[in-house]
Amino acid sequence: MPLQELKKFASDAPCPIRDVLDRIGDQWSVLVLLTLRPGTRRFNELMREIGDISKQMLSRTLKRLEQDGFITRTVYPEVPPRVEYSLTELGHSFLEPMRALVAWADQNHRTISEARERYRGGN
Amino acid sequence: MPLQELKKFASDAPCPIRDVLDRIGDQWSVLVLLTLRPGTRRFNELMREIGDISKQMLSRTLKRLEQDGFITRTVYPEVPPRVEYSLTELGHSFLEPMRALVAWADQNHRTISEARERYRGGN
DNA sequence: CGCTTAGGTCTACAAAGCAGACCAGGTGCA
DNA sequence: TGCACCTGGTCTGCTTTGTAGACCTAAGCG
Repeated sequence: MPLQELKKFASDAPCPIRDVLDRIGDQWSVLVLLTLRPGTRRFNELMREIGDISKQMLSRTLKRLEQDGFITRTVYPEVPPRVEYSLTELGHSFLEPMRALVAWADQNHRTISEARERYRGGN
Repeated sequence: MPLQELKKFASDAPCPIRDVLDRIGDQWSVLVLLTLRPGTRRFNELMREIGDISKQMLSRTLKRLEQDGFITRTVYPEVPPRVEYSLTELGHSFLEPMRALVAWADQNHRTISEARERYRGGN
Protein backbone atom coordinates (compact mmCIF):
# COMPACT_ATOMS: atom_id res chain seq x y z
CA MET A 1 0.00 0.00 0.00
CA PRO A 2 1.24 3.48 -0.81
CA LEU A 3 2.79 4.72 2.37
CA GLN A 4 2.02 8.29 1.50
CA GLU A 5 -1.72 7.75 1.58
CA LEU A 6 -1.42 6.79 5.21
CA LYS A 7 0.48 9.93 6.02
CA LYS A 8 -1.98 12.09 4.22
CA PHE A 9 -4.84 10.45 5.98
CA ALA A 10 -3.14 10.81 9.32
CA SER A 11 -2.39 14.49 8.92
CA ASP A 12 -5.46 15.59 7.02
CA ALA A 13 -8.12 15.43 9.64
CA PRO A 14 -6.61 17.15 12.63
CA CYS A 15 -4.13 19.58 11.08
CA PRO A 16 -5.06 22.32 8.62
CA ILE A 17 -1.63 23.81 9.19
CA ARG A 18 -0.03 20.76 7.67
CA ASP A 19 -2.45 20.97 4.81
CA VAL A 20 -1.39 24.50 3.95
CA LEU A 21 2.26 23.81 4.52
CA ASP A 22 2.03 21.00 2.03
CA ARG A 23 0.71 23.55 -0.42
CA ILE A 24 3.23 26.28 0.28
CA GLY A 25 5.77 23.62 0.86
CA ASP A 26 5.49 23.15 -2.81
CA GLN A 27 7.88 25.75 -4.05
CA TRP A 28 6.21 25.91 -7.45
CA SER A 29 2.71 26.65 -6.23
CA VAL A 30 3.73 29.88 -4.55
CA LEU A 31 5.86 30.88 -7.47
CA VAL A 32 3.01 30.31 -9.90
CA LEU A 33 0.60 32.28 -7.73
CA LEU A 34 3.04 35.16 -7.45
CA THR A 35 3.51 35.13 -11.21
CA LEU A 36 -0.25 35.27 -11.72
CA ARG A 37 -0.67 38.17 -9.34
CA PRO A 38 -0.26 40.91 -11.95
CA GLY A 39 -2.92 39.28 -14.12
CA THR A 40 -3.96 36.48 -16.45
CA ARG A 41 -1.25 34.39 -18.05
CA ARG A 42 -1.08 31.61 -20.63
CA PHE A 43 0.77 28.36 -20.12
CA ASN A 44 3.87 29.25 -22.05
CA GLU A 45 3.98 32.72 -20.58
CA LEU A 46 4.15 31.15 -17.15
CA MET A 47 6.90 28.86 -18.37
CA ARG A 48 8.92 31.79 -19.64
CA GLU A 49 8.37 34.04 -16.63
CA ILE A 50 9.14 31.38 -14.06
CA GLY A 51 12.05 30.20 -16.11
CA ASP A 52 13.25 26.98 -14.55
CA ILE A 53 10.09 24.94 -14.14
CA SER A 54 9.48 21.89 -16.31
CA LYS A 55 6.33 21.57 -18.38
CA GLN A 56 5.30 18.60 -16.34
CA MET A 57 5.57 20.34 -13.01
CA LEU A 58 3.86 23.46 -14.27
CA SER A 59 1.00 21.38 -15.62
CA ARG A 60 0.69 19.43 -12.39
CA THR A 61 0.93 22.52 -10.23
CA LEU A 62 -1.71 24.38 -12.22
CA LYS A 63 -4.03 21.41 -12.02
CA ARG A 64 -3.75 21.25 -8.27
CA LEU A 65 -4.16 24.97 -7.82
CA GLU A 66 -7.29 24.85 -9.92
CA GLN A 67 -8.55 21.91 -7.94
CA ASP A 68 -8.04 23.75 -4.69
CA GLY A 69 -9.76 26.85 -5.99
CA PHE A 70 -6.77 29.19 -6.12
CA ILE A 71 -6.91 29.76 -9.86
CA THR A 72 -9.28 29.40 -12.79
CA ARG A 73 -8.47 27.80 -16.12
CA THR A 74 -10.17 29.01 -19.27
CA VAL A 75 -9.80 27.18 -22.55
CA TYR A 76 -10.47 28.99 -25.83
CA PRO A 77 -11.24 26.35 -28.46
CA GLU A 78 -9.08 27.85 -31.14
CA VAL A 79 -6.22 26.45 -33.12
CA PRO A 80 -3.55 26.56 -31.92
CA PRO A 81 -5.17 26.21 -28.50
CA ARG A 82 -5.21 29.05 -26.01
CA VAL A 83 -5.52 28.48 -22.28
CA GLU A 84 -5.59 31.26 -19.74
CA TYR A 85 -4.97 31.06 -16.03
CA SER A 86 -5.87 33.65 -13.43
CA LEU A 87 -6.21 34.05 -9.70
CA THR A 88 -9.53 33.61 -7.91
CA GLU A 89 -10.53 35.57 -4.83
CA LEU A 90 -9.07 32.79 -2.74
CA GLY A 91 -5.81 32.98 -4.64
CA HIS A 92 -5.58 36.71 -4.12
CA SER A 93 -6.42 36.44 -0.44
CA PHE A 94 -3.69 33.86 0.00
CA LEU A 95 -1.09 36.18 -1.44
CA GLU A 96 -1.84 38.77 1.18
CA PRO A 97 -0.22 36.99 4.14
CA MET A 98 2.33 35.73 1.67
CA ARG A 99 3.40 39.27 0.98
CA ALA A 100 4.33 39.73 4.61
CA LEU A 101 6.62 36.76 4.26
CA VAL A 102 8.17 38.10 1.10
CA ALA A 103 8.72 41.42 2.84
CA TRP A 104 10.44 39.63 5.69
CA ALA A 105 12.62 37.86 3.16
CA ASP A 106 13.61 41.15 1.65
CA GLN A 107 14.58 42.61 5.00
CA ASN A 108 16.47 39.62 6.33
CA HIS A 109 18.09 38.23 3.26
CA ARG A 110 21.40 39.83 4.05
CA THR A 111 21.41 38.66 7.64
CA ILE A 112 20.94 35.09 6.49
CA SER A 113 23.71 35.31 3.94
CA GLU A 114 26.00 36.65 6.61
CA ALA A 115 25.10 33.83 8.97
CA ARG A 116 26.00 31.39 6.23
CA GLU A 117 29.33 33.06 5.65
CA ARG A 118 30.12 33.03 9.35
CA TYR A 119 29.28 29.36 9.56
CA ARG A 120 31.60 28.46 6.72
CA GLY A 121 34.27 30.77 8.04
CA GLY A 122 33.98 29.67 11.65
CA ASN A 123 34.10 26.02 10.73
CA MET B 1 28.92 19.92 -14.00
CA PRO B 2 26.12 19.78 -11.44
CA LEU B 3 23.21 21.51 -13.07
CA GLN B 4 21.83 22.57 -9.73
CA GLU B 5 24.81 24.76 -8.96
CA LEU B 6 23.99 26.79 -12.01
CA LYS B 7 20.42 27.25 -10.93
CA LYS B 8 21.46 28.27 -7.47
CA PHE B 9 23.94 30.72 -8.80
CA ALA B 10 21.43 32.13 -11.24
CA SER B 11 18.73 32.67 -8.65
CA ASP B 12 20.88 33.63 -5.68
CA ALA B 13 22.09 37.01 -6.68
CA PRO B 14 19.02 38.82 -7.97
CA CYS B 15 16.20 37.16 -6.07
CA PRO B 16 15.94 37.03 -2.28
CA ILE B 17 12.33 35.94 -2.69
CA ARG B 18 13.48 32.73 -4.32
CA ASP B 19 16.01 32.29 -1.60
CA VAL B 20 13.37 32.40 1.12
CA LEU B 21 10.91 30.34 -0.85
CA ASP B 22 13.53 27.65 -1.15
CA ARG B 23 13.74 27.70 2.60
CA ILE B 24 10.03 27.71 3.32
CA GLY B 25 9.61 25.56 0.30
CA ASP B 26 11.21 22.98 2.46
CA GLN B 27 8.23 21.67 4.34
CA TRP B 28 10.39 20.39 7.18
CA SER B 29 12.11 23.66 7.98
CA VAL B 30 8.89 25.45 8.78
CA LEU B 31 7.60 22.52 10.74
CA VAL B 32 10.76 22.35 12.82
CA LEU B 33 10.66 26.09 13.49
CA LEU B 34 7.03 25.92 14.54
CA THR B 35 7.82 23.03 16.83
CA LEU B 36 10.63 25.00 18.43
CA ARG B 37 8.45 28.05 19.00
CA PRO B 38 7.23 27.05 22.48
CA GLY B 39 10.82 26.55 23.57
CA THR B 40 13.98 24.48 23.52
CA ARG B 41 13.77 20.91 22.30
CA ARG B 42 16.10 17.95 22.05
CA PHE B 43 16.62 15.91 18.90
CA ASN B 44 14.36 13.04 19.82
CA GLU B 45 11.72 15.34 21.21
CA LEU B 46 11.55 16.99 17.80
CA MET B 47 11.32 13.57 16.17
CA ARG B 48 8.42 12.61 18.38
CA GLU B 49 6.54 15.90 18.13
CA ILE B 50 6.84 16.15 14.36
CA GLY B 51 6.06 12.50 14.01
CA ASP B 52 6.74 11.59 10.42
CA ILE B 53 10.16 13.02 9.71
CA SER B 54 13.15 10.75 9.24
CA LYS B 55 16.26 11.10 11.38
CA GLN B 56 18.28 12.00 8.34
CA MET B 57 16.00 14.80 7.23
CA LEU B 58 15.67 16.18 10.74
CA SER B 59 19.43 16.19 11.08
CA ARG B 60 19.90 17.83 7.71
CA THR B 61 17.16 20.39 8.32
CA LEU B 62 18.54 21.35 11.73
CA LYS B 63 21.99 21.74 10.27
CA ARG B 64 20.75 24.10 7.59
CA LEU B 65 18.64 26.11 9.98
CA GLU B 66 21.63 26.50 12.26
CA GLN B 67 23.76 27.49 9.31
CA ASP B 68 21.27 30.15 8.29
CA GLY B 69 21.03 31.49 11.80
CA PHE B 70 17.45 30.49 12.59
CA ILE B 71 18.33 28.21 15.49
CA THR B 72 21.15 27.48 17.91
CA ARG B 73 22.54 24.08 18.75
CA THR B 74 23.96 23.41 22.19
CA VAL B 75 25.79 20.21 22.97
CA TYR B 76 26.18 19.03 26.56
CA PRO B 77 29.13 16.65 26.66
CA GLU B 78 27.44 14.02 28.78
CA VAL B 79 26.85 10.37 28.18
CA PRO B 80 24.44 9.68 26.69
CA PRO B 81 24.82 12.92 24.77
CA ARG B 82 22.35 15.75 25.12
CA VAL B 83 21.78 18.32 22.38
CA GLU B 84 19.36 21.18 22.64
CA TYR B 85 17.94 23.28 19.84
CA SER B 86 16.23 26.62 20.19
CA LEU B 87 15.14 29.57 18.10
CA THR B 88 17.29 32.64 17.65
CA GLU B 89 15.90 36.14 17.30
CA LEU B 90 15.89 35.63 13.56
CA GLY B 91 13.96 32.41 13.93
CA HIS B 92 11.36 34.08 16.09
CA SER B 93 11.03 37.02 13.76
CA PHE B 94 10.49 34.67 10.82
CA LEU B 95 7.62 32.98 12.59
CA GLU B 96 5.79 36.27 12.90
CA PRO B 97 4.78 36.64 9.24
CA MET B 98 4.45 32.89 9.20
CA ARG B 99 1.72 33.13 11.80
CA ALA B 100 -0.36 35.24 9.43
CA LEU B 101 -0.11 32.46 6.91
CA VAL B 102 -1.09 29.85 9.44
CA ALA B 103 -4.05 31.99 10.45
CA TRP B 104 -5.09 32.23 6.82
CA ALA B 105 -4.82 28.47 6.58
CA ASP B 106 -7.07 28.06 9.57
CA GLN B 107 -9.70 30.35 8.10
CA ASN B 108 -9.69 28.97 4.59
CA HIS B 109 -9.08 25.33 5.14
CA ARG B 110 -12.73 24.47 4.76
CA THR B 111 -13.12 26.49 1.58
CA ILE B 112 -10.25 24.61 0.01
CA SER B 113 -11.63 21.23 0.98
CA GLU B 114 -14.96 22.19 -0.54
CA ALA B 115 -13.29 23.29 -3.76
CA ARG B 116 -11.62 19.90 -3.94
CA GLU B 117 -14.91 18.11 -3.40
CA ARG B 118 -16.60 20.19 -6.07
CA TYR B 119 -13.80 19.43 -8.50
CA ARG B 120 -14.10 15.70 -7.99
CA GLY B 121 -17.86 15.88 -8.05
CA GLY B 122 -18.08 18.18 -11.06
CA ASN B 123 -15.68 16.10 -13.07
C1' DC C 1 29.77 -8.99 30.13
C1' DG C 2 26.09 -7.17 27.75
C1' DC C 3 22.00 -4.21 27.53
C1' DT C 4 20.34 0.66 27.51
C1' DT C 5 20.25 5.40 25.98
C1' DA C 6 20.90 9.94 22.76
C1' DG C 7 22.18 11.71 18.74
C1' DG C 8 23.43 11.01 14.98
C1' DT C 9 25.61 8.64 10.21
C1' DC C 10 25.38 5.14 6.45
C1' DT C 11 23.07 2.23 3.11
C1' DA C 12 19.63 0.43 0.33
C1' DC C 13 15.45 1.34 -1.82
C1' DA C 14 11.19 4.26 -3.17
C1' DA C 15 9.38 8.51 -4.85
C1' DA C 16 9.54 13.06 -7.02
C1' DG C 17 11.32 16.06 -10.58
C1' DC C 18 13.65 17.13 -14.87
C1' DA C 19 14.76 17.41 -19.95
C1' DG C 20 13.31 16.30 -23.97
C1' DA C 21 10.53 13.34 -27.28
C1' DC C 22 6.04 13.00 -28.79
C1' DC C 23 0.95 14.20 -29.94
C1' DA C 24 -3.34 16.60 -31.86
C1' DG C 25 -5.25 19.03 -35.52
C1' DG C 26 -6.12 23.30 -37.90
C1' DT C 27 -3.28 26.92 -40.77
C1' DG C 28 -0.01 28.78 -44.15
C1' DC C 29 3.04 27.90 -47.71
C1' DA C 30 4.58 25.38 -51.90
C1' DT D 1 -1.65 17.34 -52.13
C1' DG D 2 2.08 17.48 -48.94
C1' DC D 3 4.67 19.36 -45.22
C1' DA D 4 6.20 22.12 -41.54
C1' DC D 5 4.44 25.04 -37.67
C1' DC D 6 1.70 26.52 -33.66
C1' DT D 7 0.07 25.69 -28.45
C1' DG D 8 -0.70 23.12 -24.51
C1' DG D 9 -0.02 19.52 -22.88
C1' DT D 10 1.35 14.03 -21.85
C1' DC D 11 4.87 10.23 -21.81
C1' DT D 12 9.52 8.28 -21.07
C1' DG D 13 13.89 7.49 -19.11
C1' DC D 14 17.32 9.28 -15.94
C1' DT D 15 18.84 12.08 -11.81
C1' DT D 16 17.95 13.84 -7.34
C1' DT D 17 15.66 13.72 -2.92
C1' DG D 18 13.65 11.37 0.96
C1' DT D 19 12.71 7.18 3.73
C1' DA D 20 13.35 3.24 6.84
C1' DG D 21 16.19 0.95 9.41
C1' DA D 22 20.86 -0.95 10.64
C1' DC D 23 24.86 0.66 12.77
C1' DC D 24 28.11 3.57 15.89
C1' DT D 25 30.01 5.73 20.28
C1' DA D 26 30.87 5.57 25.09
C1' DA D 27 29.31 5.74 29.94
C1' DG D 28 26.12 3.51 33.42
C1' DC D 29 23.67 -0.20 35.43
C1' DG D 30 22.64 -4.98 36.59
